[in-house]
Amino acid sequence: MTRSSSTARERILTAANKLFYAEGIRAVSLDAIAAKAGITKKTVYYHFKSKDDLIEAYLVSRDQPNLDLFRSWFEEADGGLPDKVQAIFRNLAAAARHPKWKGCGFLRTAAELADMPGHPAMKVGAAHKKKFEAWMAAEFDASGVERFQDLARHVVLLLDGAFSTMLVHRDAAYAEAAGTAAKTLVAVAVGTMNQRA
Amino acid sequence: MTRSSSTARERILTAANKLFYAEGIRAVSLDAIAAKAGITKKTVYYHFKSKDDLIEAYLVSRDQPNLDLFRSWFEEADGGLPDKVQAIFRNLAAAARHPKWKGCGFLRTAAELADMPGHPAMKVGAAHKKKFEAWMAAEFDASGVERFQDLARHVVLLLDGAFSTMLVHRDAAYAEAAGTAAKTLVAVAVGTMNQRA
DNA sequence: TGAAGTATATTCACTGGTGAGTATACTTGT
DNA sequence: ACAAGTATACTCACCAGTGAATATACTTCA
Repeated sequence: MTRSSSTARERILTAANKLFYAEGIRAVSLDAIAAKAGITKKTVYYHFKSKDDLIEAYLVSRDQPNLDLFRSWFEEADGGLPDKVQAIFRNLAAAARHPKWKGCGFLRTAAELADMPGHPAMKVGAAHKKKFEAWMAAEFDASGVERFQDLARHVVLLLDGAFSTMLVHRDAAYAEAAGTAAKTLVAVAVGTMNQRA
Repeated sequence: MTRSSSTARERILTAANKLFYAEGIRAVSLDAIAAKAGITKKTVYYHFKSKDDLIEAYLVSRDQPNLDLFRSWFEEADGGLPDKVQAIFRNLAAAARHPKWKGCGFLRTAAELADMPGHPAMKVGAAHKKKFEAWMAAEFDASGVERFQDLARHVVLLLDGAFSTMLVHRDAAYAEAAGTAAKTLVAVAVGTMNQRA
């Protein structure tokens, strides 16, 4: 594996990331990706066996970075558990205000490939979302929340709801609202309910 | 407007509905829609000025029926406000168990057209979601809920979260979980909180 | 050490097929 | 006869994927 080989692969993946995220999976051709990467389409086919394969690699490449981002938002927040959960949504709202923000790449890919439930990219997307849910559950468990799994799922639902509604309305206020709902649910679960939510 | 004309238009719309919903917007060609409708593509172009126009008409045709369905799920449910809200989610979970279920057509279209925020279909989708939210808010207001608009938004977030997560995981349990979260939030807002959620 | 062989990486030019959209002509009811 | 509606047959652009050839670098053994 020479250095120039891995560089080309990375350039393809970088181009695929930008284009797939910005314009959608089926809207982007491998010609466009090759052009953006500054190579030929045949080279793309040398490194990836098909477009489907590249779609999968695109999501794989986003898995850990996305998870790390959520984790950092949570960990760097001040306050108790409800506040730290709310911080995830506040940061998401901020991210969504950037003009290039186009929702969650995993969710959008799932929406496009809804007719191919067995597609490898769908499995990567599902696994990614499960990891987020498992991480949330672990945090709640560590904080002694009784029904930590139920609570984690509720947070996940609000988060993906925020992604979806913000894509439809282009309004970050939905993520803020999801944050207050999540905060309320966490507070109820923790047993420190107060109506300030 | 002769009868045969409106019949052809309806057949096109029916075909577009099925194909766009089943396979996605960009994945379906007007050739495929014309074939399914049993007419030629030129006839499609006689009734709709472009594919974008047909996409818009597709969503317009789903607007009222979808709203009516949610409304009926809510109205036909027994129990108090929290239970009636939960009933929406229970019914959604049931619908999602059908093999041909592919999520929310509005959300999936928004995901596909995320790079075209000004697309007419996006406006139809946004208006549809706003109508749902407004209806929920009106119901909560009528029941004397104090922060009825916040609560409606929270329910919307959970509903769209349920749509999204079920598309990713193909698991109706997410809608059930969203239902219990919604029930909890409604119960908190109504002030009749009990921890059985 | 250096020539011959092999694996890796890349290009150009192409194919078979499909996409949105159209020019033109036919049909049918009034 | 004429206007609305439909069909045939087409254009031009694009798309996923490929064939053949080439360049580069890494062995291997005389």
